[in-house]
Amino acid sequence: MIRSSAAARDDAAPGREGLRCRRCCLGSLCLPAGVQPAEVALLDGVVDTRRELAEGEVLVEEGAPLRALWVVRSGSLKAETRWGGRAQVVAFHLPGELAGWDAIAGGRHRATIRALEPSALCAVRYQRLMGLGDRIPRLHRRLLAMLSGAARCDWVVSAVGAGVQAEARVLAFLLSLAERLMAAGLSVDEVRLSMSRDDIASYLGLAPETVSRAMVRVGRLDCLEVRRRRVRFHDLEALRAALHAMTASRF
Amino acid sequence: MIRSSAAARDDAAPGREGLRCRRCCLGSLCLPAGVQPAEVALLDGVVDTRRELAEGEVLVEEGAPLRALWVVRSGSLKAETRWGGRAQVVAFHLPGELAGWDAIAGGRHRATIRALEPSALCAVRYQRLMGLGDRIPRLHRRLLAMLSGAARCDWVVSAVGAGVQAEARVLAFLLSLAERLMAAGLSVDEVRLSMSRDDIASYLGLAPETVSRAMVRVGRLDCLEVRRRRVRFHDLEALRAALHAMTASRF
DNA sequence: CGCACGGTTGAAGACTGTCAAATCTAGTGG
DNA sequence: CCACTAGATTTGACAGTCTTCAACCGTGCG
Repeated sequence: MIRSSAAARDDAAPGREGLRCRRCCLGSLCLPAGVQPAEVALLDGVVDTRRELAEGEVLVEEGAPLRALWVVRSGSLKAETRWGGRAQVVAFHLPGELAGWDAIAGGRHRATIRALEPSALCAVRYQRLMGLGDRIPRLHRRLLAMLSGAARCDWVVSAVGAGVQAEARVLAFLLSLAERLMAAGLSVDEVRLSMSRDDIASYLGLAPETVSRAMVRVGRLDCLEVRRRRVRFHDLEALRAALHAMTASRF
Repeated sequence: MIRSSAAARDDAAPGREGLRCRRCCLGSLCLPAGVQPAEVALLDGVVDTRRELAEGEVLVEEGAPLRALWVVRSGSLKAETRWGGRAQVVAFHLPGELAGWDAIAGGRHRATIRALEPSALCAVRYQRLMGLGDRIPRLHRRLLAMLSGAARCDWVVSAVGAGVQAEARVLAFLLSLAERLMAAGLSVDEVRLSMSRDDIASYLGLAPETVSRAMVRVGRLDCLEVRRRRVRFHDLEALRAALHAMTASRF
């Protein structure tokens, strides 16, 4: 997602014998949060920290049975479902976020998850995680919280969907992106979007050309700079205000 | 939601001393699913089955601290967030569905939940539920599944958002509604929409007039009948096919 | 029976989608 | 190291859909 900040994540990269949860810098964002240190060690038993994907590589196919959940350690993913003949992007997964949770309800994945760039993730074996959770209730609680958070972030986009201009949707998307990156402890000074205009368009329900135009117009704001896939966030608060003003005007 | 079918749910109505989980017909859809019968009795201790709302009554205000989750026993609710000055509907809650889960992540509700019609629900005290879940791990698991399912159903609408006509979105909305009602064991022969055109418009990101027009056009299909707030689903399979054809044509 | 609200219908204008072509970038190979 | 190529992004023009603003119904309620 971010070049410069990728370096800042290096301590999360797997060592030659795999990364241990307790030493992972994602700790407070991930499953271990709120779990006793002694218990975190047990997590290592259910987590495979060495899963890496190349750009475009498929993590899991739609319809596949639920075997694992994943936490993005670095990089980014997209989840898409097939509707008719066309693929529809339903979610992006950024560092620190949970992927694959849509399968918990029905036992099968409802979307194909694919890497948008070279990515590293932790695979959490579902059955074992549940088993461990039965013994460490806080783990279940933590998973619930992560799920709630992941699902809620989908509302952010839809919350700006009401007949509002494409510009507002794109702005909301960028803002959400920035906030999620910051939540992961990453810098947003110089962001390189890992998703194509097509992906964004699909996700937002717009035509790629419209996204492109909106990006250009939005980039004219003082608090934001957009040049192709490079985005610089200068002032998030001003950005929020701009979005707020955009949607509020429609009364 | 449905007049005729409301009667079918009557056994779920609270008796004079409150309904017990083990005798509730929602059982297999609700928290007790997969939980041992003996343990279900414990659920009664954390559930207040007598919560009833009048039409328009607010269940919980945006920003309120998380104290309980709710399961819709009968009736229906809408969840809306304020964006600028305008309210934006982010979800509808139908019988058998979980409401309020958006607060699990941050400890505060992210949407105001309001009854669309006279409704009955079960309030599940969150702290106590967690405590009980710690002793009955399957309860936590069940909650995870419900959460996953609830969140995923939001994808259904967004999955048809990509530049597709308003007609397709409305159709997807109606279909999703029908499927969820059937999942709750309700009949969809004669449905009375509890939400206004404005609510639907807000939810789908369209203008109310556009929703109205789309409803009329969609009602011309053989498999569906729409007259104001009354909807008759004649053939769900044909409906699915119609939607499929509508979205697939746009390739 | 009349009122009030929600829903439907109509017309005009704005915005977005579509198709097509020009540009730019990044990656490749010389 | 530089030129080149393939793919992605941007730009332009036009048609179509959606939004907006109004007016009109029709139902449900007082």
